[in-house]
Amino acid sequence: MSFKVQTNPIIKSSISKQIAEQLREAIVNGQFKIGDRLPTEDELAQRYGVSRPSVREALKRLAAQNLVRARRGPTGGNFVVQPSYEELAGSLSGAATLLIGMGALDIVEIIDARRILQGGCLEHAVKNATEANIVDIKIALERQRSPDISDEAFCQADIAFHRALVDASGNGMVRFVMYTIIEALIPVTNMIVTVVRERSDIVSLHEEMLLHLINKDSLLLNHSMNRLLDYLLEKFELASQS
Amino acid sequence: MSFKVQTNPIIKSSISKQIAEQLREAIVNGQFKIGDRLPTEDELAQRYGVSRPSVREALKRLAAQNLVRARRGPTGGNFVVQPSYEELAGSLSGAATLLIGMGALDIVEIIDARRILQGGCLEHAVKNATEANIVDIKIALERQRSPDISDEAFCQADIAFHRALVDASGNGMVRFVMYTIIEALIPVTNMIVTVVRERSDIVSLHEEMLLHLINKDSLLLNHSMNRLLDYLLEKFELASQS
DNA sequence: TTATACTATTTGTAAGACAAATAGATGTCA
DNA sequence: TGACATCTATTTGTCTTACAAATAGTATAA
Repeated sequence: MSFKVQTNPIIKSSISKQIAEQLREAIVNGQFKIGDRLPTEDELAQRYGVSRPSVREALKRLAAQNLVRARRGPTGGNFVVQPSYEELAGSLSGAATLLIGMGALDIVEIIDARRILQGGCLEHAVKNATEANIVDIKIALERQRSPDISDEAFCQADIAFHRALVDASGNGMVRFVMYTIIEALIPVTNMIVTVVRERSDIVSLHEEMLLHLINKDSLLLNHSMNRLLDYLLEKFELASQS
Repeated sequence: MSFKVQTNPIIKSSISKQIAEQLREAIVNGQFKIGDRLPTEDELAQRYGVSRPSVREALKRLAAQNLVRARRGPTGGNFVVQPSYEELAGSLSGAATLLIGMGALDIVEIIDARRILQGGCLEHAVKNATEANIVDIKIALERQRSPDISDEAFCQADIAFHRALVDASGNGMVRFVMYTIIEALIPVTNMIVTVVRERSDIVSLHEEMLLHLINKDSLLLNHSMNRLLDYLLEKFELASQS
């Protein structure tokens, strides 16, 4: 049953989708570089022979992927933006939270994933950590230690700590991927901090980890991290029962 | 000049973005379940007190994230779709290729990332691989072995092989993350297959890996995988010089 | 010189109309 | 009666036109 040959496979795709695809290609191929301004919406509409709303729908698609950003005014327009690790990881974790919300993934699985994947990451962090990385980690830890910061600030510092730790691995793709997992675990930390109201255990484990990193002992570092994950898991299950 | 005391601080975000966010929330929170039909565009426009184009721009944003899909006709509408690992990983590897194209990431780094992260993954695959997983791997391998398939088909089978391998880990989040890396490496395999025109080395290494998986020897499995990555790296650098 | 107001440009939003697709109802013919 | 074609209603897709909002540059006035 292979009539699949189909001379024209898919022309059914909507105009806005096609235009979005073409613009995306143009951006990826370097026809438009980062920071460049795309032609005005009117001009694009004219060039592609479609209406402005269609162009706008296409641009919204790209905006949803953090590929372009619009500014109004005479010097305004739609600009190609540099997608940062943070934003991309953010959209990744958005997808992850979606999977969680739909029951395709659960928190326990994510904690487990971190356990599974962190080994090599921490090993490399021990090998490649620069002074700057260590400083970043210390700063985040210092902020977590100060007793008078808000819950939100504490959680932000927590994220910063873990990000700095994977930054130390020195590999951009590892950062990208681990950021995603870190993002996906934010709700857990939030819940623990606001519901269980316990900070000191987390901080002391973090201190331990920093120490092991400085001593370049990846085994103990990994072990401390696993204890942190054990702790998170335990408290999370406790908190989600109530 | 501040009569603009502004009771409501920041509404600067565009309407379509806000609506997209609200709809997304509603979907994630389960107000709309998978397969559900959203209200018609007219109805949404009315409900939010905005125009239909604005609603449409919002829907396009969600469509770009593979969250909704539209169908025309009496039974048509905008439907919530189940985002699959493949699609999500695909859109994210799109992001990764973007980072590559912009020089923020390079192929070598991605190969390295795979090396770094695979250890725990393969260990778990050895532990948790089911019969079904093994069968999937065998099927993909068999397709790669047949000498008369096209280059594209070979590459597809290659992807299937590696996906099946990480599927064996049994952890959804690990799958999700590793899919992204696998996707990001597709251009490498493509280049090697079409430019270097060499298949047998890849196939024999895959066979080796399958054997180690069946024997539950994660050390050798990891070793074979590393040799495959060495091979990819070598050939890739060769091919990209020319 | 400084500050104000104006103007031109570009995106943001709105409203209305028609085209296209499509499922279900209706009608026609054997 | 049953099968097939046609009509119709509904919903998204696209176009057109218009105006609102933001904003950089310019001109103007004190």
